[in-house]
Amino acid sequence: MDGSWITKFPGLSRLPEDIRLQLESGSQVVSVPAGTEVFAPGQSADNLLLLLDGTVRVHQRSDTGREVFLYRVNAGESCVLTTACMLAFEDYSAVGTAETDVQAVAIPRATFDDLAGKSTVFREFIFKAYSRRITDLFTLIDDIVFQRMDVRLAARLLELADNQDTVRATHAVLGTELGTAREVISRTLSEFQRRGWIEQARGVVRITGRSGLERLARSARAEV
Amino acid sequence: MDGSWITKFPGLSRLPEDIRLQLESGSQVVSVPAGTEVFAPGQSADNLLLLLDGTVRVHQRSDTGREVFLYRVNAGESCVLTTACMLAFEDYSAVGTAETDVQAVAIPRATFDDLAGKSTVFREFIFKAYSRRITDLFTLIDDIVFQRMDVRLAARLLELADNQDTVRATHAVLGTELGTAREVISRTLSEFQRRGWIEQARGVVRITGRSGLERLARSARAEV
DNA sequence: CCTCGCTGTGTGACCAAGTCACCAAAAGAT
DNA sequence: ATCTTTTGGTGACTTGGTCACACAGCGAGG
Repeated sequence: MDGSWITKFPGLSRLPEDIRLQLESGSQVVSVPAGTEVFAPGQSADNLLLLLDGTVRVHQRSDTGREVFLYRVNAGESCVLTTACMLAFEDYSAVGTAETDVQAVAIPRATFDDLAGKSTVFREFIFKAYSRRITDLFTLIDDIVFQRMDVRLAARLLELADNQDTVRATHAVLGTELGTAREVISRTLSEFQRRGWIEQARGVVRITGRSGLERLARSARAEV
Repeated sequence: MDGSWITKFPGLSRLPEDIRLQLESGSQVVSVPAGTEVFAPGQSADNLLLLLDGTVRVHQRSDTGREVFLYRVNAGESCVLTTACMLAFEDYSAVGTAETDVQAVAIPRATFDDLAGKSTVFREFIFKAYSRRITDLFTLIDDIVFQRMDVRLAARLLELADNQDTVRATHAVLGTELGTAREVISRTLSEFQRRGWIEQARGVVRITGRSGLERLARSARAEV
């Protein structure tokens, strides 16, 4: 961690020198192995996490035992949920799971509150993180309510594809990502395969016809 | 506005005297007639609104022209969305419409930011409002994905009923409240009527068998 | 009073998607 | 090599959303 992790967060670059120092000394870089639950209902989070590396999957466990994927926190973003727990003492039903090995900055409650009082820039950073998440949730709701599954799946495949156009995920995983049943994923993928857009193997989807998927994924917006 | 509107907000009761005075003098009570759009995409909101009286319906206009109901802001709550717009300069796609005549306290940006810096209590109040909304959205998503329409409609009817067990809303309105089509509402209501739980008239639903609706509405949670 | 037109409601046909109950194939485990 | 677990495939069925259209209540104007 040469120099400062702060450079990874554009929103914090404008912090005055003294605040920046206080933030650095009052926080700690932590590593978390893949699969760990970073936060969960019942745990009062005492740290605000800013992700340096890796991804955290935020999902909600339903009463019925099933799960909805809510959003994904990437490097350079923060787990606002944790913030909310920290400041509001409210119980969230959301769970955060490290999808990969994760490096993050942990800002303890005291430091957080102190900085939130002192620095407008810091406050703005936090509020922006909040609004970002809220907007994400809005578009998620919009998608769930109005978007066809095939369109959503196409879009998600494109998002999840690595640089070799490969998605490593089982049908079941894709199902919970989109809040639908595995069977629906299986059928839709079969259809994609029939159209020559993808090839399938156990746990793997290879995109062979990117343009087709892209056209489908865009079709929703185009209708406007 | 005798005494102070601040008493309407429990979260603000612990404000120190000087901050409280500054909040009162630096803000303004405004009235808005029913039907006004309190905020909408594109309008940069310069005021944080705290509702004293009336309700504001927050919904999202989709690309496709349709609408999803997101949540309702009641007296004693705040339009956090506006806050987010204020602080994050992000464009929300959400719209807030006054459902009734509304009285609200408008806190201008400058006052807001000043107070957020000075007072921990005020900050906590704001963050709590945020988390409240986020949790609401979570349960909304959960409902949309996992809950049956009849259960959701039963619950909503009970919520919307006035003290004479009457809901004044057309099927179309109930449809957008629940993010579904009018036809689905019509069919479900027919079924409720058949079971003797409600009576219908143009634009009105009268609840005649509360217990039945309640049992249905609770059935979801009971399954756990 | 009648008619026009608007808004709200009812309905049937159809399609998309979620559920259930299985089965079969692939990968791991012993 | 066999057993077990995980993953994917399929058909039948239900729920919910879409479309097209019919019709009823009600106010405005002639």
